[in-house]
Amino acid sequence: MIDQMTNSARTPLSRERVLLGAVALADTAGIDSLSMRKLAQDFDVVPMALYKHVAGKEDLLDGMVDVILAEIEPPAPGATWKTAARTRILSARRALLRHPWASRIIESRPAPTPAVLAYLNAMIGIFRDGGLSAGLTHHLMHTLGSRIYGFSQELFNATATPDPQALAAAATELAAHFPHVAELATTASHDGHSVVGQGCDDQYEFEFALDLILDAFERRQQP
Amino acid sequence: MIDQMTNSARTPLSRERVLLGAVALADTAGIDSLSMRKLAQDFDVVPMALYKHVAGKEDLLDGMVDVILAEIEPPAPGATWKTAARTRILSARRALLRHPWASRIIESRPAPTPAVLAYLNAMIGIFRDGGLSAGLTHHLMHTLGSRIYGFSQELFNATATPDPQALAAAATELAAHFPHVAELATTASHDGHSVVGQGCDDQYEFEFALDLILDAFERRQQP
DNA sequence: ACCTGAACACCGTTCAAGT
DNA sequence: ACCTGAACACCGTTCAAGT
Repeated sequence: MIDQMTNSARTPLSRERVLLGAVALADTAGIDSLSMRKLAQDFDVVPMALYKHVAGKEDLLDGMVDVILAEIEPPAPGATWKTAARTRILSARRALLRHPWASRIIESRPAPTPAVLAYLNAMIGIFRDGGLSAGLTHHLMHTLGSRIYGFSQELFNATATPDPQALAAAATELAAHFPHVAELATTASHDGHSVVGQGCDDQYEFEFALDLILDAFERRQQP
Repeated sequence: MIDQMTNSARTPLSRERVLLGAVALADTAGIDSLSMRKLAQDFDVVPMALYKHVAGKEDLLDGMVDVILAEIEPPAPGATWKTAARTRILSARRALLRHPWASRIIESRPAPTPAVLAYLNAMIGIFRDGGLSAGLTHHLMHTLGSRIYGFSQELFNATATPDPQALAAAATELAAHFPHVAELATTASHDGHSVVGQGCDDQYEFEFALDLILDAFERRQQP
């Protein structure tokens, strides 16, 4: 606490420090707790001081997305387009899992930043250099959707329900009214756990869908 | 205007009227303009009056999602699982296109409402009744992702840029720094228009990906 | 019992006043 | 030239006071 205060008093603010501070605040306190005012408080400055380094809240969010993108490892050289893309997308996924709020922010941005364009450009380049036509690459990008950024739409967002009794009650309720949902929730576990909403190995499912898509396009590449 | 006033003064508020009013407000003024205070103003009541019919803002948003789901046509009986799912998903897409804000709200909900569960249950039911195993159905649901609700993650959100001069400048800029992105933007048009960010027929792309996924699972069904 | 105004605890951002 | 406090125009929601 005191370290933070002296530290922030010593080194002057910069865009990078502001952005990293915002990412850290979102990581620890949650994205809903991220406000210009609270962020300023973290740096022991008045809210207006942030506007020297960041145009506003929107610019701050854009910058935070860029921080996340920077965590994605560059594509491995010398690999086939398929493994190059797969490796990079799984690296993006690891970055995203470190910052659970990031997918929501990426989705909400109204316009791509240069860093986002550079990332997409590199991803498209992998496919084009691998010999896929521009048209097929376009289809592939659309089919991958948010998977390009390392996530896919969650059918229900993860709700932490650690109370086993409430969980059991919810399972009974589910089975009574939505039997198909209940069946899927219980049969789908890959790790033995079969509890509602958690009996599903998201990583496995992500890779399953990713490979299915990449395989399908590989097949279409050479008819 | 006066009609609205007398109308709202006559008929008492109800949950349904509040939800439909919220959907209408989001449709016309945009989702960012939707606030409890503005919605109350539309009904010529004090903000607190809404809390009689809606638990709060979160409950309001949940209710709005339910309104959208209710617009999706029920599955056609007697069809194969593939066409039944395809038809229903494309109906969901039409509902979503009527309310451009809806995909963002659907994504943001922390927990599924009973109506959401019922929708997913019906969708799963189509696959299970069609003979797909529970495991394969689970994979399919994950692969479809947000497509189940009629949308897919936009790589860049649609930004209206009607100024053709600025558009041309942006295209040159894009080509210089992000050649792969520029190529895709220009070659991908299916309707002749080849302008940055708009040269892409989203409906075509949606159906392409949807069919690719459904075809792949049909192939896996009978090995 | 029902409704409601004022108030609370927040926002992002502007802007003029201070140094 | 730089920084900053107060202020503006909003939020969602609480709560006690009025009818």
